[in-house]
This record gives sequence, structure tokens and C-alpha cells, in this order.
Amino acid sequence: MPDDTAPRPYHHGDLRRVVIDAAVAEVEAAGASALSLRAVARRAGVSHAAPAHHFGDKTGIFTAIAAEGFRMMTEAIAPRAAGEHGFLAGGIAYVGFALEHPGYFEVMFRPALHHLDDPELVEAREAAFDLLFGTARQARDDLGVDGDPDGIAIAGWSVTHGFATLVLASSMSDRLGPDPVATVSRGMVALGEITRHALESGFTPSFSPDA
Amino acid sequence: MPDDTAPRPYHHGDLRRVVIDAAVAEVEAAGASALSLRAVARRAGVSHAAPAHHFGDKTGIFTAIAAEGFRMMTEAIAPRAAGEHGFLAGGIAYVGFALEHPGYFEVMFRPALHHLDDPELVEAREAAFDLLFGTARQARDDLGVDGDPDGIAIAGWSVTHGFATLVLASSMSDRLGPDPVATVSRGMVALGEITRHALESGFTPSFSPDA
DNA sequence: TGTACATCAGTGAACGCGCGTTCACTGATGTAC
DNA sequence: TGTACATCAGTGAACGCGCGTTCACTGATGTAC
Repeated sequence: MPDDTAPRPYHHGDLRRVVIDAAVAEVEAAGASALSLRAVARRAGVSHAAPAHHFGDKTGIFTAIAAEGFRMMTEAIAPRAAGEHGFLAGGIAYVGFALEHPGYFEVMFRPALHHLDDPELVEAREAAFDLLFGTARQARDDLGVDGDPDGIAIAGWSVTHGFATLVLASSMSDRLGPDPVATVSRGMVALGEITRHALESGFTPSFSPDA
Repeated sequence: MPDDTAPRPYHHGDLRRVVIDAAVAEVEAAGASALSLRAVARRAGVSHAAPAHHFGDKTGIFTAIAAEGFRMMTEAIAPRAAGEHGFLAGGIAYVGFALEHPGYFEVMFRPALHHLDDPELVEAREAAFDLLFGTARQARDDLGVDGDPDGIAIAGWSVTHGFATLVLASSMSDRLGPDPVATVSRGMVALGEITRHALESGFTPSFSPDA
């Protein structure tokens, strides 16, 4: 047990950490848009003005969470993306991160909440994106598969992001079998064949039906 | 021009329609969680108590929006999903609907905002899901492709939902080429091959690295 | 080692604001006769 | 067709509440000498 009996010092010493943790917990409990600085302060056990004092404003807290989230995600994915079937393994790790850290995940992908020019956030985001696009290129080169590597990256990102988002929104909870990751992986193979067949038959993918 | 000069009747006559439209516009402007009944009333040009009077509470409005959204989406997708390459065409129509109606789309996939047992919503949701899973089964049968049709449906749903979500969050705006739908479609083919190769090499898709 | 002082992280009382909800009301509509 | 009345959709004033922000403050820390 930590030293609860020690008198709390006037200077917190770790306010930043405690506020971020409390904010992430609040986001997981009530969603990012419902976050109030006072609720964060209450959960963190500090005065209601402390979070804004330290981070400037709510956007500052979200920006710090997003930057930390992108760093955490890159760290979680990188070792698995380096292995033999790195693109697939990395994609699964992406879903795993999202399900383990839904609060970070939600904040990371709502840029309306961020200071977009924050250098820490920009750097963390770009490192994550470089990992994604680099791994896609690697996978394409390893297999000698045809196609724009960015298209592969975006398709892979879309499927993992969509799956994680839908699971977190419990939108597909009653349709998931006992081993969803394996089921979706096999579904991806079939989906690739269905798409290939359509493209080879002359189907033109487009939003307007007549194109 | 509509008859702005006509005296507004005490009984609105179309309050439901006007409140839903205003609420969707508010969601598109500020996000679902930031929605206030007073802002909706202001935009709709009715008294601030009218929305709650008609719909019971905020959840009632979101539930009505979600039900209407699922009906609209099914109507938009069904005719295109019935054609020859229906699963792919339906997926593209799904993305098109999301980008055209971001307010409906956001509300539809946040079940925390809904009255989950609302019969209209349940029916509209299930009709949309039946269309998705039915079209996936059809595509599999047409092509004689292997695999659990539900896995194909979930993979297809994930990729379209993820793509739409990421585009709406402008997370991939600087990575999209001139024809993103075609690029992603070709990426899907390559992604299927990459996944097939991994599975055939004995790679086991799983969250835990050692499994 | 000891004293004085500047700095600044964090506090807490006070503020004005927009919110959801309540409730007595208004007045249009529809039905009974 | 005309009158009386019940219904109920929508109004608007009033309420209490939690919010973000401000601001004078407290007191721990670090540096100068």
C-alpha cells in the first residue's frame, strides 16, 4: 500500500501524470466530449483549478493524451510489426491497443479536440503513421504483391480501425464468434478475392452509380 | 421562397421533422455529445421546451435520428447491393452514405445515446444488418469463395466503417490520392493476398504474441 | 551551514453563463350534440 | 350549420446546478550571498 498517511505536499510533484490518468479514466467512463475539468480534478484529488493551471485548457489535456497515446501505440505495435508477417501482426496489435486503451484511442482520433500544431503530438502521430506505411510497403515487397503500398496501408488501417471502433461501440457484439480475430482474418482473404473478381470483371469502384 | 409571411400557427404541425433536422445539423456542427436541447430549439425556431416535450428527452431525439438513419442507409444501399458485384457496390454506398450524412452516421453508431429497446430503432437496425449479412452470403455463393459468410460481412463492414470514420475525422486526409475508393479497392485485393499468405504460412492471428 | 528572497505550482472563493426540468398557461383542433 | 367543451401540442418564466474562468492567495523550492 502506498503511503496514504504521508501529508500531501503543497506542490503535487506529479500533477501532470495524475491529471492525464484521471482524464483518460473520465473519457472511458463518459466519453471525450462530456469531459469536464472539474470532474478530472475531483478524480485526481486536486483543486478544481489545477488541471487548467497546468495544461492551459481542456484542449491542452486532450493534446497531451493524444501524443502519449500515439507513442504508446507505436511502442506496442513496432516489435510485432517487425516480425515475419508484420503487417498482419501489426494490424492485430492495433486492434489490441484500441481495445485495451479505449480512452486514449478515442482521443487520438478526434483531431477537433487537439492543438494541431503541438510539436510533440505531430511527432508522435507521424512516427505512428510512418510505422504503418513502412510496414505496408515492406509487406508488399516481401511478397512481390502488386499495388500501391499506400492503398494497402489505407485498406489495412481502415479494416483494423473499423473493427476496433465497431467492437468498442458494441455494434457487432452479437455477431462475433468465439475467435473474432481469426474469423475476420479469413474474411479478409475472401473479401480480397471478391474484390479482385469484381475489378477483373470491369467493375469500376465509385460513389456515383453510373460512372 | 416558402411563405415566411404566413403567421406561424400555435401548433407547429411538423415539430418532429423540424427538431430532427435541427438536431442532425447541430451534431454535424458540434458533435453528438455537445448537443443541447436549447441549441436544437434555437435552430429549429421553437420554444426551448418544445424538443423535450415532443421527444421526452435527449435520448428520445437520438433514438429517432438513429432509426431514421438506419432506414435511410438501407434505402441508399439496397438497390446497389442487389446488382452484380453487390457486396463491393454496397460497401461503397455505405461509405457514400456516411460521408453524405455524417450527423446521422455518428448518432447511429453510438448506442450509448439510444433507447436500446425502441422498436422502430431495433427494426431499422436489423433490416440494415440483414442486408449486410445477406449480401455477404450472396457474394460468397456467387463466387464459390471459401469462408464463413459472417466473417466476410464483418471484414467488409470493418473496412468501410473504418475508412468512413477515418475520412470523417480527417485522419488520413493528407494520405489520400485523387481516387481513394479505387485505391482502397485495389489495396483490399493486395491485403487479401498478404493475409492469405500469412495464414498459409502457419501464422496464427491472435492478440497474444505467443499463441 | 544559514539567511533572505524570488519564483511559481497549486489553492479556493467568487463570478457569470447555459443547461435541463418544472409548471401554470395558451390556444388550436376535434368531437358531441 | 352552430355552439360548448375536452384535449393536448407547444409556450415561456422560473428554478437550481455544474461548468470554465478569474484572481488574490499560500507555501514549497531553488538560488544568491
